[in-house]
Amino acid sequence: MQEGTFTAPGYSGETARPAPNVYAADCPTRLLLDRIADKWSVLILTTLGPGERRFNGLKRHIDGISQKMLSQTLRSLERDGLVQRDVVPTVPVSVTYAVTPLGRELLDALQAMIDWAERRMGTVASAQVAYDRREEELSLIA
Amino acid sequence: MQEGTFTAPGYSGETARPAPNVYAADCPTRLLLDRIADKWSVLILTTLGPGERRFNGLKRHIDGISQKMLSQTLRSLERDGLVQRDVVPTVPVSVTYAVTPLGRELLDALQAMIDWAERRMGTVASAQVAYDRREEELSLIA
DNA sequence: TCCATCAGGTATCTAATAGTGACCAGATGT
DNA sequence: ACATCTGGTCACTATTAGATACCTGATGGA
Repeated sequence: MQEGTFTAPGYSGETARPAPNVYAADCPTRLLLDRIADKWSVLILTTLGPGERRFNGLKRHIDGISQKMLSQTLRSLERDGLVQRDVVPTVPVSVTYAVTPLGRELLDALQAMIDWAERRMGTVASAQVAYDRREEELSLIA
Repeated sequence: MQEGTFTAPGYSGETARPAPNVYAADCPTRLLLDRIADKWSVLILTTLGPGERRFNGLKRHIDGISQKMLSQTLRSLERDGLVQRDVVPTVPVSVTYAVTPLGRELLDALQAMIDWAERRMGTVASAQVAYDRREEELSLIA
């Protein structure tokens, strides 16, 4: 990191790294996946799709999520500008979460994937069964 | 996608087990997410989109993936019927991977999400910066 | 008054998962 | 004879997810 030393792009002494491409770590798709490719983000977004909800409402609706993961994931969705958090000074205080316009856009973009899941997860499940049966046969031979 | 029975915070019938709903663990979307919501599955699928590739070709293309995760994720995609593995008896043996018709369908369904990422990840990045700045201000007050 | 309960979380600890580096087989080039 | 290519696996560590306990602060009941 030497300041003031202009390093021309043509410098060829130290190019052990493969040339970066669109699948390098700074590819937009990759950055998105790093954010939302966990099992909770999409579920939270879709739960908030029909309308705002409160913390414990989300927790009750998304079966199996822990408070920690809900809190953590909501914070990260809020940071990404996909979800808005509002503190309503009732007593006890209530906190509502809602998708932002940006989050709504993403939700729309995810819809095709969700539809595919509803149509095809049965096929995937069958493929798994078939694969496991083949595996078992092979292990019996060996 | 509006099955969100908005039971207002009724403090009455709160029995021990909440009634199961579409966000329960056997919801198709949830099952899909359990499979492909990791950072590598989608990258492998999109890399295979244009045409089949060999193991080390995939590894070189997807910057930062480890052999273990590539092997493991390919196996799981194959099990799901999304990717086909073919062993070609050259020497040394080469193994090619290609998307199946089912995988192609999923890839098409994911396209809207990928397009959104390319359009909007800049916005998301800005939102993050703004959020972090607000957080820092709050921490200075406290 | 004391206890329990609600909301919306954090703190801590452990279990599961991802990543790292070494190693393997079989054939080939040098 | 030895390093190198292919496509992996195995053992070990670092990171992450999940379970559990607890917190604040008001409210309502015995």
